[in-house]
Amino acid sequence: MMKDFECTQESYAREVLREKGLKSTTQRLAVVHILHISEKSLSIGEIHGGVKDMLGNTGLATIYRTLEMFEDLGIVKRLHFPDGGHGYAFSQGEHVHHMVCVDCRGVFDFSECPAENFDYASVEKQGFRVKDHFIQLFGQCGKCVEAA
Amino acid sequence: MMKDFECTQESYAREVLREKGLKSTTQRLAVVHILHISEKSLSIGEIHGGVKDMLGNTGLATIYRTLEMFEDLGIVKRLHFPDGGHGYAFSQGEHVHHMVCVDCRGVFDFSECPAENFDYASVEKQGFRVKDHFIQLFGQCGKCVEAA
DNA sequence: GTAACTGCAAAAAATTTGCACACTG
DNA sequence: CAGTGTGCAAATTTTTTGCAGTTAC
Repeated sequence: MMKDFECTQESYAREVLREKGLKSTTQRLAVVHILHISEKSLSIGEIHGGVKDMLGNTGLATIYRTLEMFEDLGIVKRLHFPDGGHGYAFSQGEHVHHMVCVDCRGVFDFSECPAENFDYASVEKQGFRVKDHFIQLFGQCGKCVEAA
Repeated sequence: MMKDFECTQESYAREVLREKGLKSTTQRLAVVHILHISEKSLSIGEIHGGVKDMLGNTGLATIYRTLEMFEDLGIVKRLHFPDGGHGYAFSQGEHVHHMVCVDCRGVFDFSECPAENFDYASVEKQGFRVKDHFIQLFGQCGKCVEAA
């Protein structure tokens, strides 16, 4: 039984999965759904909890396997927090970076990439060939600024 | 017995520790030394191994405690790899970002910050107050490009 | 149908903690 | 010497794995 949670994010995920010959299982779509309705990045445990609320028993291992796969597929992005923890956020493949609120772990996208106009020539002079970059802004979101 | 490994990095660490009223123990200085002489970022296990080679028995817990503290003090930086792992590199407090070779995990600094000229106005319009950022470039270093 | 997935429970890896002893300042 | 820091071993947490049974396509 494969539920359909209807929404852009979910059809996007279905699409990516189909293209790769992977199955759109209930569990996988539920993970997308949980991340999609969340304003903030979620830990593995939170995702697991959310999926269990939706589907009943679900193995934690499935969540791990799903997230790893989604990260490879560009469906989710893993975020790192200053305290060493990490979380996941839905990320529709496009080149998007994230601002993370260090108080509530809320996630906000920004599409202008600070590295876009960066002159890689200086670093490539050392022979280094840049292939990708990871950028994440930290700060406080509007709500948390007010609450402080 | 507190050994002295003489070098800029080590005296820098001593200095930071003294300022905070923390002790410059042999183990802490050894961690600095190991990271300093390494061309690449090191995992906790590698650092532990290196320190044990220098000093004999050393508890893994000490390494964890030291690295956490060093990260707070800005003496080391934790780096994240695409495969989900992470490592540590010496980082002398200044605003420096790192390029990481995905093959050998080598670390190269670059001081020009791509975010320097970034217009935060656009994101701050949403009420977000940017406090810090994490930037890391991925790619291949000269050696690994040749080896490929 | 059948290959890809899942749940479960167990195993392995990573990190933290408590406490008696040791070392720095 | 006083209090910070360490080693050790145990506890906890996090992540991975194997496999019999399901499910999407």
